Amino acid sequence: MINERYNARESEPRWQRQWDDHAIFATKNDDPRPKYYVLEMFPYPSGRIHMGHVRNYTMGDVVARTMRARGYNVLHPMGWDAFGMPAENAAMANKVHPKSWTYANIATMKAQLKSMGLSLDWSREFATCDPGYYKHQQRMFVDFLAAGLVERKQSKVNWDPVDNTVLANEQVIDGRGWRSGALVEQRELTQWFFKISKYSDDLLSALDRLDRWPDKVRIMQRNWIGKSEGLRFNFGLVGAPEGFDTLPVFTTRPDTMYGPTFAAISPDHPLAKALAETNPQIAAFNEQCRKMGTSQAEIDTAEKLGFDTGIKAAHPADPSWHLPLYIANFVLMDYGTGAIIGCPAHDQRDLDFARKYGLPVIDVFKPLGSDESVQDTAFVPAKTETVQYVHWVGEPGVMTCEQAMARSLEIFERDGWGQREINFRLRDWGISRQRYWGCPIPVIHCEVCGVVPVPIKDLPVQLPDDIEFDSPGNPLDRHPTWKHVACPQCAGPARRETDTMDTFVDSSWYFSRFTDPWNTEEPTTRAVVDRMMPVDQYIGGVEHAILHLLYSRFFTRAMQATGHVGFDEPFRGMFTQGMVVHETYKTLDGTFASPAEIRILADGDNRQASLLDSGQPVEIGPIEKMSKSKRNTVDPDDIIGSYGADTARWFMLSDSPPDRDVIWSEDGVKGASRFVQRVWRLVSTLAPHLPAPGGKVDAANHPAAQALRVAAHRALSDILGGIDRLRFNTAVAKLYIYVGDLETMLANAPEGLAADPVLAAAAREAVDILVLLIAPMMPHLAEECWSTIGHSGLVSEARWPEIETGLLVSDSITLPVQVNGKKRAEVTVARDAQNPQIEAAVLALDAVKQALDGKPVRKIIIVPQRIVNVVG
RNA sequence: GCGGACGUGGCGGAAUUGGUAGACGCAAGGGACUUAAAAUCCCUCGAUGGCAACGUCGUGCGGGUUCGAUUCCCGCCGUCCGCACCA
Repeated sequence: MINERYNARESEPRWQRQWDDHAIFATKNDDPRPKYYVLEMFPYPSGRIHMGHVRNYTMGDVVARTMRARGYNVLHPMGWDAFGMPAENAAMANKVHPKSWTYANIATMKAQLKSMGLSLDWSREFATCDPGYYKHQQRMFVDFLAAGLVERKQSKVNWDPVDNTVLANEQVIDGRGWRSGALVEQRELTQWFFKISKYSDDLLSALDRLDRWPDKVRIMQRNWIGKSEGLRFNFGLVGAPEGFDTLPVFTTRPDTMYGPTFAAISPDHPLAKALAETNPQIAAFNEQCRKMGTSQAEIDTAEKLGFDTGIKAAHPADPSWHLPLYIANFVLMDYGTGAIIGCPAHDQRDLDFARKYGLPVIDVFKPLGSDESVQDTAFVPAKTETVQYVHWVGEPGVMTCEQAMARSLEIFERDGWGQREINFRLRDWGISRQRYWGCPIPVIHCEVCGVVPVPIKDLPVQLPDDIEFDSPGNPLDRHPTWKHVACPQCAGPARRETDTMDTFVDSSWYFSRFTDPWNTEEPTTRAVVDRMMPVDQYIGGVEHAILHLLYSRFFTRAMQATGHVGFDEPFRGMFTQGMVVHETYKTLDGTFASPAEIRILADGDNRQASLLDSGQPVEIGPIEKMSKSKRNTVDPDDIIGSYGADTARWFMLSDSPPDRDVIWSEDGVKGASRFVQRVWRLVSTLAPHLPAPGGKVDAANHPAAQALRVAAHRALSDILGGIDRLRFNTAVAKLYIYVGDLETMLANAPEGLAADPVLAAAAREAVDILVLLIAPMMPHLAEECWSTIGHSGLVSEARWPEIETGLLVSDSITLPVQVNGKKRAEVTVARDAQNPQIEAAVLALDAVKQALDGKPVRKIIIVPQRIVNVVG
């Protein structure tokens, strides 16, 4: 039979229709089988899907389809993280309404996702900007407020004084507003906060239970929460205004209490503010400090600035020891007490500050065996390193910093001028945003009653559609009528909160909502959410390793506290995938060219690029993350249109480990496409010669058939193992090997099967297994093959066979033999051979004798089933 | 600045987590089939010495632990990600 090439363009939509028609991916909440919840981070509807989405959703789909084939009731939903700034930017730039822009994008992207052949339950789809979704989010805000998990307090924002608007950190470029170019200032606003810090300890300790999370993510979260034990004490103040007799300070390094040469407070410290009222110089200095962005990186890298207040801080251990008190721009009001002791010898920031303002430096401890004093580099050893203490609370001595810190705490507590205190770096979560396209915060401000939550029966507080984007700022705030309402308590005149919620709130509970998105009354249905959650495997980018995951963990606890769910951890398994990167191309005039605009000619190892239309040469630049600005993106539609979804999916799984970046290349896609055809050729060649499905195989006395069965079950075991560990690239490699094995064993003589029923039965089993194994990765091709080899149902609904483990062990094994750690030979022994037998066999080898060169054997190390090392 | 990762042939990577370094794929070179091309198939492919058998070196750099280190420890160098209002 002459085989036609596999035509993905014709086949893929056909199978997608079949899946849709039979609704085979619609999950039933009352299915009695064990559940498995696979979720990929839902996309922001930016316009079109990109290759990062293709990679993310392919990985999730492989897991979903694999678990389905193993008999689980798989939940694999999809939705849209639909609120956010880009919609407002588009509204300003192109005069489109954020709502229509967003929903149009969703329609486009949904069609694109559908063309990928993902096994998604679309019946559960929602967008976070649907009032039917944010209604419940507002309800939970009200519940959290009642439960004491929400509060209002002052916090800082980036303020653009020209546009009169709040800027996001990413809108501040080199300290200036991105549109106006004005110097950005810090401004204090009263804002809403979720009290995530209430859960600091729990969020930290529960990380130990998340054993199916990457270690790096858990470490990052641990550091972010930043639990530290330290000393809290008071400086006595000399020369301070009334009411400021003492200054509370927290330090994590009590062992350096005898090394400070200054004290410093934040420009936002109450004392700094009080001083500013009477001292114009201090007011000006504080003002200058506020001309700085609010991001941590900026604060850390900015030049250290200080202002000597003239006030003296008296050391609690020796009140006659006076330190100058500064106001300093690098001291944060949010952490500890907003005041620090400056110990220049052992903190680089303090040292930079001391050098700049001519303050002394006192060495508290020195490296072992050294008498050198700190010069321009602070001495900051690991806390576990042993050093010699020369100037601290006790006698000079040799110990680790940890030991000295513990001892210092004891002494200071005993002497009664300080207490041990646990502090966390984690700050409360500020959720107020002065923007339109977000979930309205459901409270009403009444002059008489104060802050009143919107009654639950009045939810949702819906965004008005009639808004204007012709000037910067929050359109909700300047809407003529929307914010004016009657107070729910006294019915007097009142106004709505015009701030909306951080979009991280939207994405902090969508996974729970997916379990019953049809419930119009409540955010969740307890019986359902408690059974379908937690998410068994969550997959998304590393960039979300801290914030999104931490907020979701907090929000789930808050939902538990308010009775919306019965568990605290939302994600049992977590996986962070790498980015999709691509070469960049620079034209002669310095602009970037897109991959679609250029042609590459390869001459040996030399690659030359030129523009398609003009023939101008193009410089091939470094490989970078796909981005619009570098123009190195590849449109998934183009790839699916020319090669098919299966090829794109296969390529995304090949080669690179999923947690690392993958380089998109035209050659790589071609290789993937070749494999699609190779599988099709193999299966369609064999199809006419295979016996009917469902027969039994007994190949015990048939070496060729037995070899086939061994290959098939080994493939089943290896590939399943690869997918379970999410090592898709190795699973792909094993599939290449398996296809190669089948080609050698079967494809050369398919006619022979007719005369050999045992071999034919084994071949049927082996080909069935091949098709089942490729199905999670290339589902359309698999369906085409499955029907070609005579199955009536869909492979997407087929169960995987049990692995016959008996086929995986052989009677003899081959061990590498080393002499003094270098491989010199191999030896084949019975699987159950005892050590003396192995030693004898090894010492009899010529290569071993030669390598020993007459030296006596000192010992022989035998690692069972692994290796033999002869030490001479 | 702080925190987290990563670094192996021409390229992406594999190595059962301390046990044969380079599986599998891509690129390249040679050959078969073809009038030709495409497609497909076969062979070679870390460096170096040797006609060969085979030997030596080799996992970013420098040290260390071990019978044995890509894997563990210490110190460098380089690249990438996050830093609380991008999502």
